[in-house]
Amino acid sequence: MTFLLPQQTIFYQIEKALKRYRKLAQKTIDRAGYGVSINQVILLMNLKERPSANQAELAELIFKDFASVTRMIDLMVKKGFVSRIESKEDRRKKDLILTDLGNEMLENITPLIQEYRMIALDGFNPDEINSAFDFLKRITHNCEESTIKKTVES
Amino acid sequence: MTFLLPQQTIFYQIEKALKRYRKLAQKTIDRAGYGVSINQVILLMNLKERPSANQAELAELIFKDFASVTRMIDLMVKKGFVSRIESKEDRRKKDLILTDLGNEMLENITPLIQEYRMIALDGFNPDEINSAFDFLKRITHNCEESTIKKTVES
DNA sequence: CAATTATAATTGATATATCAATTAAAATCA
DNA sequence: TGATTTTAATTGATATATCAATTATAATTG
Repeated sequence: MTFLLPQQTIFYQIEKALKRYRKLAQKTIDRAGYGVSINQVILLMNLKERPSANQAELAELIFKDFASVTRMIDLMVKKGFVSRIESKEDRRKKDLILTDLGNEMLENITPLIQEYRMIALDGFNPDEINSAFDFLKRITHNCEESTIKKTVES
Repeated sequence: MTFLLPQQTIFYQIEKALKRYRKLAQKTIDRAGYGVSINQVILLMNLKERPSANQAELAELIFKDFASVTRMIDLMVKKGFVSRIESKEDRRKKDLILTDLGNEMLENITPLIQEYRMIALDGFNPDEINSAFDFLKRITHNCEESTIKKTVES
């Protein structure tokens, strides 16, 4: 069996697509002038949808590490998009509250997100996107530890 | 038009698949005990294929930033996998030489890379992989700046 | 040839990712 | 109830990503 150089594999192509997409996304939202990262915006969009979510839940929603979420929120608190208040029911938890500035920022950036998503998916039909979803979900599943044990044992 | 939360989009699924894959990859090569990252190994594999490549060429090959490559090489020099020598023809350039330890490490890690690639792609046939390649290349292309201008103008 | 421009690599600053360790509070349970 | 375990969040350490600025050298060109 021949060994493929990493950049000949599908994984490399996945990485490449994602990097280009992220760059486009960041460049597009930079136009709004709030000085936020895509990841920060995504975090706040999720918070807006689920105002009662704590940091652990948010981390799971956006598929990021707890530590990363803590630091992303630190930055957004400094920038005034969100405030972090000790929860009354459980003093280990923090309630996260979108500020007016945070809401305004989301309102202004949402159409820009629509814009770059449409650019990235230009020319694709729903079937193609669904197939890609399926493909990626299968890879995700294959890479899970529980799956691997079964594969190896069988 | 309804606005999808980020995690309902294909881009999020791409990110998720990639993260899981990276975690599997890192965990697998950790077994070899060299204390290297996947990215470092990938860089050295490319160097082995193209021994005369300078850092800029390597950066392009592995689709990373110059600055990242400089720092990755710093680390690998410290670990003794590669040595960095000023080029005789052009003193701005650095020649990168794989050490014996670097070669040994690659030899030992290559089968592990085969292993996790096979796990990640378990159950896929070549057609499916080709379709995915095609899909990802089209996204990559759509997100390029040159493409975007044309899309917007048309 | 001297001045300007381009190139290769490094460095700085900042954001994010990941893992481990820590802290504080809540929940469990013996 | 007091000791132990679990949970939520933070913090530390290190790797990587990205952009801008810098340094040293080479190439160009007026």
